[in-house]
Amino acid sequence: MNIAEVAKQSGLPTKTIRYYEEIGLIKPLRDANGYRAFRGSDAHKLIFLGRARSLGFTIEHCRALLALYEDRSRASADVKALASQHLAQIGAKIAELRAMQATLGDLVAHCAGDSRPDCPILAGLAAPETGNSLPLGRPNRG
Amino acid sequence: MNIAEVAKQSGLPTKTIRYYEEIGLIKPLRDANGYRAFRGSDAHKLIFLGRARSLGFTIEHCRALLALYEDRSRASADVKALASQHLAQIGAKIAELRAMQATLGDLVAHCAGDSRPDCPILAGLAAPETGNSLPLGRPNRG
DNA sequence: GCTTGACCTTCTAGTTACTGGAACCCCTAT
DNA sequence: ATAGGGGTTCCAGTAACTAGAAGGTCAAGC
Repeated sequence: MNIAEVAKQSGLPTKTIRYYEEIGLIKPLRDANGYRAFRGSDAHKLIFLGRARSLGFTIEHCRALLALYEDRSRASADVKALASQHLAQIGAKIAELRAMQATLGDLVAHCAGDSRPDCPILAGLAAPETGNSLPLGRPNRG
Repeated sequence: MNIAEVAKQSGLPTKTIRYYEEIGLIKPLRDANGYRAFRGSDAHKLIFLGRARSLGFTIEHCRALLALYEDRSRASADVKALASQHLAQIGAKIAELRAMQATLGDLVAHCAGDSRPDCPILAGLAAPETGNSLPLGRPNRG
């Protein structure tokens, strides 16, 4: 099947599929005219990748998951370890976002939002309230 | 003051401070020897930026916030609109992560995690349970 | 005067996971 | 012959830094 068909089956854009080939996640065959020729197994892998990505796994984790998926002699412990690690990262990210949400929500709640210049949001950014201090410095981007 | 000093005061790495100058967020003076010469106002701005970034505002939003911060005739409504918009994005991101957490948590909970190959996690990625289907396709990255 | 070491400078390239666009080839139908 | 709707490659750009190389500056010590 051609790229448009496998894109439809997997729900992934053709650009993404070409990219996945470029980084070695899939290896479709080629027709004589140079067109990619996808087998059913390629479509399956792309669906798998799409789901793993939608759960937030990085490409490298997806690569590892795919390898485990194809390894009939895998130990489920290896899969679980990977997934648990990612689950922990999701939890950490949620906690981080909730902290932002709480702080920013407070600031927004106290802002009149009218035509006057006085603004607790800007004031909070310039110097956060005592006892409710924001961590100074680089935002966490893990 | 030199860059090391303002880095200490603001909690930002020197690399980040140079980057912020490059993109026009701050405009420190220069000494005769070419060294950046930061004023107190530069340090204040960097602290402001660090806090805004730690609340997850994008650089462009930070630029807008800084402009509002410096505009004595601003309307707090403008600030509030920006912050509310960002707050909504945080909420959406949390919801997205919680959905991932729920799905992946389920899969992990049902995986034995032993030396056997059978793995509900891989099975779920290959074909999610009926009635609990993952959205196919591109992960949300908004 | 010379060296050492801690500063500072600029510049280039790499990171993640794509996405957009240009330039061009292939195939079928009219 | 041409128009269209596929397909191909390659280059550049995104966000917000970060790492590293090559080199200038300054104060202290010998």
